[in-house]
Amino acid sequence: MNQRPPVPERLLAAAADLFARDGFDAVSVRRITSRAKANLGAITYHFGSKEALFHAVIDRVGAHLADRFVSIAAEKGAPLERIGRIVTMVLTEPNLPAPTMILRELAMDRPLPPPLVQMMQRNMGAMMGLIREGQADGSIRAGDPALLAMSVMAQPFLLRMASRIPRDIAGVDGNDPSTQRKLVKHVVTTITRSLAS
Amino acid sequence: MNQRPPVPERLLAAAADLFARDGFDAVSVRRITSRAKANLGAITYHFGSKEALFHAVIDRVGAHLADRFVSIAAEKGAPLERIGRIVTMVLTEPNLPAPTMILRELAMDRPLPPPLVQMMQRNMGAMMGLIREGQADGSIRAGDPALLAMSVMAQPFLLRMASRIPRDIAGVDGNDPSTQRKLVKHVVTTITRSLAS
DNA sequence: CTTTGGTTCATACGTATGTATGAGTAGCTA
DNA sequence: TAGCTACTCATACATACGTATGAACCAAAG
Repeated sequence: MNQRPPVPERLLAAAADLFARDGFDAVSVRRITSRAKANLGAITYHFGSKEALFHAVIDRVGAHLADRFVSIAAEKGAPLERIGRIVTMVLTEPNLPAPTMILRELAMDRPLPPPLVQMMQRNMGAMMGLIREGQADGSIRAGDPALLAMSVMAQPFLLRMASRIPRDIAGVDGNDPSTQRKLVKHVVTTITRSLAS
Repeated sequence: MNQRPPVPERLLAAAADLFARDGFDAVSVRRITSRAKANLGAITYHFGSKEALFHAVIDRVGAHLADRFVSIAAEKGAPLERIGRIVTMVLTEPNLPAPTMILRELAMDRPLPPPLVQMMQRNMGAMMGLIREGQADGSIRAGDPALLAMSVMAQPFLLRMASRIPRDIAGVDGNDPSTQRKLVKHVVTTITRSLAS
């Protein structure tokens, strides 16, 4: 019959969901093990500590996001077009906790988890590569690729949380599909204009 | 002689500093009262609860940021120029915890504190007003002012935390004054290009 | 069948948490 | 001077926390 996933896998899934939503400090070990239907000691046994589990979660979701960045960057198309596809992916892909977790960790006054730094390195590497390629072919303006890359990512990372902003402030209902398309179009247009030569 | 500030004021200052750095969940009542040199019961007595103190802090820092937005928006100058000044202010003003606190609360899956919503309303109102003014005089391109305003604020809000990103990833040392000028110039240029008609 | 190693379990521990509370203090007013 | 109010204090409370630990279980190997 169908076996349920092993305990470490269930812990990772439960922790990913809870850490993504509420952050490291607000999520307890008991809450994770309860969600995973595992024993209280399972986290310490399999991962060593709550913090180690947190790092394993970031490694998992971070690798997923970085893989998406790198894979879209490797597709065919003009650099600006591929940048648009990455931005669209960040804005529209469901179950993508990494952007929110990055922002939250950046907003905390504590060392960045190493797996998060690794993810950022890959993301920035992919984005900077596209920017350099566009600068080489003349489609993207001159400028520091790292700064341009950070500017590019700022908007989708933050506007991905647009649904959190009351609609009378945001001007859009972030949960409505047609306004999500409008948001995507807006962000892609804005980024393209700021990069174009 | 010089009197020290009253207890509620000391609690607000201590809480503002600690909540700004570490967020609501990671800061304890005992840590705040210790920093404020006040009694453990002082928070409950003066504010009602830890959460009420948190809201008071957001109200305080949020009003400050909104006041800065509104006051720069009311200065003389072209709309794009004043937008540049607001962006520069966000990136360079020391002791400005509101942007980080906004991002952190947006990244949490819980209701936004009411004072934070009020602050965002004022900030967006000021920014959208400038954008509409620019659209009216032809200097800013057509587009939904709310979306344009959110795109404008995404970059400085996020890149204000550039010093948190390891310099081999960010390409700049966010703590170095000359690279801060470079960062400001980059962000203002990027935003201006994405808005210009 | 026995042994072994990995895993799960229930419980315990020391510490930490936010809030509550009665006592004491200080300043003000009639 | 007495009464009152606002404030501060020290302590208590119930609950929660992350981690540790020995016992029990299970599957595989010899």
